[in-house]
Amino acid sequence: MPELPEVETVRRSLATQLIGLRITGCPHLDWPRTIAAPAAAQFCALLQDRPITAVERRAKYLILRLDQGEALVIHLRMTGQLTVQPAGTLPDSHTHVIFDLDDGRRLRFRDARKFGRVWLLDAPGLALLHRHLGPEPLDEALTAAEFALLLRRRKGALKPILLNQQVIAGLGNIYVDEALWQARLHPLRTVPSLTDDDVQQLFQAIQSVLRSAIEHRGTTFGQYVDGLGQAGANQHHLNVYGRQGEPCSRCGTPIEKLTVAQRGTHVCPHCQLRP
DNA sequence: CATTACCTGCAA
DNA sequence: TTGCAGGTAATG
Repeated sequence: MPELPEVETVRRSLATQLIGLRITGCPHLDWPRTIAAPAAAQFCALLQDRPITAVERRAKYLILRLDQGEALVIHLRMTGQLTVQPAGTLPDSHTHVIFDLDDGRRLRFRDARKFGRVWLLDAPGLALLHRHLGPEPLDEALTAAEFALLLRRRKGALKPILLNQQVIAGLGNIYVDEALWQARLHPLRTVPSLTDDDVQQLFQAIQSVLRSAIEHRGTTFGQYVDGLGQAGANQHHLNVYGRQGEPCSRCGTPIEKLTVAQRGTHVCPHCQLRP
């Protein structure tokens, strides 16, 4: 489901298509709840003839920069798809929003489970969004020492902490499991039980797992596609997620599935010792 | 920290 | 037919 690598892949594929175009309207909007702000009627009026000046990502949010400091912000949540479509594309089964573009094509938001959200934010709204999120794990400015400091402020189990977007932004269920396997840490290990080396290994694992997933253009395990409708390939490079019963690629022990933080959680019981 | 609500498709 | 999939906000 869309986590940082998937959203980054969508960002890259959309940036080449959208920058320099204008939004000329939104001819289709069912399920008004999809529009988180402002009210749906106002939302469409405000988007008339607005230029797309940049396509950015913050955590799992896509940010289409417009003019006047404003931006169209999209969160795909579980099953959202944001794709560029040829001229004349009609709404299909799960299309909730369509934006007309001034070259005749359309930007389409589909979302089977309707968890996804779209905002039109002004500069203060964008600032608020950034303030509610922890640092970007692949930001060059984030050092291992800073990661250690922010992690050490927490006392609980690793998995819920790493899923908390206010601690570090962009990880979801798949990449937390993958990073913990790579660092040989059990998801129930608590922060105070970690050595400095454990924390260092975890930081490196998070970065390498995310970088590798971006190189493979994201994990398609159901709905996820990039901005051109293409599936990713990272599902062929996972070590634990969805591999319960299969042998650990490091030691051959069957991968186990358990529940941690109300989420399906995948571990190698040999490499990741339960605390 | 944990739990529940939000939703639908699909596997068991 | 039930329950699971999981990102996030709201609630305990």
